[in-house]
Amino acid sequence: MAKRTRVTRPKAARIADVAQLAGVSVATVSRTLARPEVVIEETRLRVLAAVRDTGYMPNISARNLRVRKTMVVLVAVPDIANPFFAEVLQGIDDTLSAADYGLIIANLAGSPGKEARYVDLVCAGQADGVLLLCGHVMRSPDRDLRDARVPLVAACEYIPGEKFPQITIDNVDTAREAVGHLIKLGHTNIAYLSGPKSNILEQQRLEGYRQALREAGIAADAGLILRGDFTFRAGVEAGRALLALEPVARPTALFAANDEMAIGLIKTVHTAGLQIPDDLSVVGFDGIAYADYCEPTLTTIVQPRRDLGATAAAELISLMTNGRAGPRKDIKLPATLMLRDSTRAPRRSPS
Amino acid sequence: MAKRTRVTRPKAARIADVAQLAGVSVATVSRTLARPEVVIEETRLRVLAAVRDTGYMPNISARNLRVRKTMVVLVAVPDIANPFFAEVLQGIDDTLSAADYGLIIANLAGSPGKEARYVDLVCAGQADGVLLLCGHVMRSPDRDLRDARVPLVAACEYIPGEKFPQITIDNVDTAREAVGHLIKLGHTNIAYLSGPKSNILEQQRLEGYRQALREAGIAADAGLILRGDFTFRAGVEAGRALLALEPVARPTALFAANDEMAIGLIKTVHTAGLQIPDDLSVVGFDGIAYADYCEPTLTTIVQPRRDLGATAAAELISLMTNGRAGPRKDIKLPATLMLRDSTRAPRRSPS
DNA sequence: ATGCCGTATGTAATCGATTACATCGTGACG
DNA sequence: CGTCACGATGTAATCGATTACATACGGCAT
Repeated sequence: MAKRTRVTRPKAARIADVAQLAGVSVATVSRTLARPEVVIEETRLRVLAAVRDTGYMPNISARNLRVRKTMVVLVAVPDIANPFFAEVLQGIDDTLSAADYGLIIANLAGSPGKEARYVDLVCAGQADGVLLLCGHVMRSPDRDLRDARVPLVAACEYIPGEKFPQITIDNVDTAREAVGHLIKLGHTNIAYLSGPKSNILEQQRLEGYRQALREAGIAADAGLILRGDFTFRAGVEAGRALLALEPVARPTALFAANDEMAIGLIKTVHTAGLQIPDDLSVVGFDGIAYADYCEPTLTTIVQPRRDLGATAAAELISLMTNGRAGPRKDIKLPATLMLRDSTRAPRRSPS
Repeated sequence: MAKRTRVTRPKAARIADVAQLAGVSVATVSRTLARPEVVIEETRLRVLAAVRDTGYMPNISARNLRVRKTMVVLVAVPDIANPFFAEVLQGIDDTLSAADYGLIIANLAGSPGKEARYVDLVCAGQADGVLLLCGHVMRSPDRDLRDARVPLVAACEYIPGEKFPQITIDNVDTAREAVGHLIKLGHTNIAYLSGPKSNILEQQRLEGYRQALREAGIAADAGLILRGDFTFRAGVEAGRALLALEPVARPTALFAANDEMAIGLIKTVHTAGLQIPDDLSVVGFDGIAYADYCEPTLTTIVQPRRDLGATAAAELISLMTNGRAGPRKDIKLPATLMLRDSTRAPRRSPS
């Protein structure tokens, strides 16, 4: 005599179950949930009660199939463990979830096969748009993100020759400012610790370094360019290289293409007895949280990380909703030089 | 005279398009892709050619709807910007993608409304399983993750009173080992820098601290317990508190409930002139990369971060495929004490 | 009284794939 | 020679929601 329909319910409730319980059609249930104002109060209350009683949740796959949208965007990140990207992601996440979009994070670090899987995912209609933080348009063996017919937006790393919007900072200009700061302090013997040659950010920051020297009438010295790859370890190696030089031959200042290398370098030369900033001034790039934690604190270019993410996300949302959006495609955000304890005028007078 | 069917194709190809082009039925196309061995070679080649020509990719929403699976798992992370979790995520990602599962990262940091949205997502059938790194079972206003009828697995933070598998380290035991190391060095005046009171990890590490003291016959002194909250800033505050004490009243060693606080504290007291480890030995907990970058390098408990993630992911996969899995539910992974430069025997003889 | 309009709701087509079941040959075996 | 089995493929039901269109009803104007 038990009410068997209620007692045994192994599976999740469907819209038809709600409709039956409320004594209305499925269309009415759907409308009640999507546009409550079009059903009269009495029905609405009956439906909502039935929704509560059944614990109904619309099946998202079914909805996506029908409306041909997913309300999801994919974000391609070179390495999620990199604190810089973690903060950009925060900005993206905030903006996207405020607009009721979900977020799939494609962490490209690790096995290279991942990239292809994510491309296929998007091509299979599992995302309405893609945010590229990774400096290139992703591809799978026989497909390309552009085949996916969804809007793309790039941020952080500029991708030359593409027609979608790109949200970046002006790396050339900002690097020039960083090196200009060292020059204003009186340094003329300024080294550069580079990123990987093929990386666009590296190329731009190097260009900024060169421009600053040129403007100050300082001759570029290829021997002052140390090769790195953006990792802490590369900073350590570069530090060792500096220590191996005769003290008089050492530069009095160094501009690192990112903070992690700067910190690795500082740590190494500091342990070996060099004083920072007295013996060597160091400027970094990025403004990661650790730049303010280390000893001494690091003078660096602070990128507007959250803002980069938020702006890129906003741009993508506008593309996804308006089809084609406004006229301006490339947006440059301001980055600022943050003066801290790792820079000072050179101790020995130059030359 | 142009072949209009090929020239104008604004939308993505559907399985019916492939079938038509190959001159077979949709069933055959589906079978060719899912179980190639059941169709004869000739048809298979025709179908595969048609797939290539059309650029066909199966629509995943449609498939998910039909097979009632998504091949996606949701991972709830307290804060993605925390490097500890970033590495756990790597382990999860590797294991999951090797098994062809996708991954949605639910970053709980930021607006509290997010948690609810993710719960609804799972209840709406958008994930086949959930990995909880966040120390609690997530809820939305009128739902709970347990209502979602998908397997759950917890990792990193133990959730008491739950029946799903939990992959953690033995925090009590490991904290005891860390403090035991200080005791073996000869310290008797050992402070503890805590996490937030309500956090389970904090409670367990505090318990380990107490056990170590008790076993060594050292009386616990409530004045030696400094309140923190796992942030760098809390470490700085605690450092200031130590500096405010009379030098003779200061502890000779300190155990911090995590690395970030330990590093904040070291930085503060070091800048004020205290020598680490000579004036104060410090042990941290977690083993984040920065523990090896800072000055001095930090003696700490290294958690098997990747392994925690990989093991939890493997357990979840087994639950998702076998329904109920093996008998063992709670797995403890070994964490190891990494000796570095922040600990040493006390300078002044104890007592 | 008739016809028309607007409002609330119901009916059924639709999204695109998977798959149970039906069909059609073909070869083997009694 | 008939039937049976099996292998390859086709037909159509199905997953669960959204929504265009149909219907029914009440009120209002003529």
